Amino acid sequence: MANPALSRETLLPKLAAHVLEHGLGGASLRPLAKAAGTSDRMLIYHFGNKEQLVIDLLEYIAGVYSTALDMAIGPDRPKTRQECFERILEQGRQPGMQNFLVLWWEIVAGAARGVAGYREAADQMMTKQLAWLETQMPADDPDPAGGARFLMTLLEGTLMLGVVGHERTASDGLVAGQL
Amino acid sequence: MANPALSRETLLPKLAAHVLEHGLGGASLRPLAKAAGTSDRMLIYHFGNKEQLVIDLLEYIAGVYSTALDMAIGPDRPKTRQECFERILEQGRQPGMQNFLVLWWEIVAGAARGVAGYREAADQMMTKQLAWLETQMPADDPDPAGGARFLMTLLEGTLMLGVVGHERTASDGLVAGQL
DNA sequence: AACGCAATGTAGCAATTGCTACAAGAGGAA
DNA sequence: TTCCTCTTGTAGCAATTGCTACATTGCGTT
Repeated sequence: MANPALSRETLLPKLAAHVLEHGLGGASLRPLAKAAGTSDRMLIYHFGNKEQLVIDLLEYIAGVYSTALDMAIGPDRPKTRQECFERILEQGRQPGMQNFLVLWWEIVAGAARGVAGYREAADQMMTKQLAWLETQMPADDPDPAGGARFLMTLLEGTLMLGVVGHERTASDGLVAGQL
Repeated sequence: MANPALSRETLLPKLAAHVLEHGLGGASLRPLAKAAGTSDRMLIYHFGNKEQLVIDLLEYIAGVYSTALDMAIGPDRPKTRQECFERILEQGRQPGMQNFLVLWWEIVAGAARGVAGYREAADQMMTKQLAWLETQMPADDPDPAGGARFLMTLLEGTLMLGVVGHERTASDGLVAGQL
């Protein structure tokens, strides 16, 4: 091969970076190609068509998210469910996490509308996050599996409310719900 | 005026219907115009530009949602928070509600990305839903305001998990959380 | 009747979209 | 060498995008 430096595998990280920065729905071939240092012509060549490119890209991003979680195992366990919950929220506020969260809602929207690949990627990310959360539950939790699911539900609701400017609604609710 | 049958006010319901069916992000002027029985030329004439059209449309949709909630006051109050929660979930499963939910995630995604008008509309809808939920809390609830916020958070998390195929995660979590 | 203005149709434009046809270089296989 | 396949560049095409210029209609005012 002439230039193996530009295969799918080398392209995907750069494409992902561009998508994290500028969004997934509005991404078109030429800007994507420019960000990856190639041409639209080559993107089609490597991925077949744009739909497949998006599918592969989502799968790749889900994989990145997965390995990121693998490396994010905290050294110490939280004492309570509440502390666990707050730690994860705090983690979501990290600067590197913001782009990811914004993209996340785009993935959810695509999944809701049934766009190819979106639901699979979202499912994979949620499954992974759930498994990760189970490992992060308090050591003496009576029901880590169920508790993790409960926290997940609260967590996603809290994130959504935060996005639309209702972080207070969520935090006030948590107090009233005696999490 | 020559034809007052096609003003902003008469246009908006038809535009909203089209957007509920086909989505908001991918909506372009000509299909929108066709659905509303007019031309792209006239949409620009009435709304100035597309961005303003979307802003007005979101505001209108938020208003529709608001009045829909006003008319959805159940005759009897639920006995428990859990029953209240399940009723609302059930309501979200109504066929007419599905299109709305799909659009909702698009609005959330737009709000997260900072697109003009999205956050305002989402904020308005959440505020309204919260107020409505307060009126639907059990009559003997010790803290209706806080409880409503707690239920809202759980509700939105449950909806999101449902969208990505994790409805079981949410329902199992609710059991473990002794809602 | 003359005028003015709101409302609308017709054409079109420059940019962007995903994608393709064609050709060419480059490296390995025969 | 000759061929063949992988990879890439150059041009371009038909469709769609938001938007505009220009002309016309029709109604109310004067």
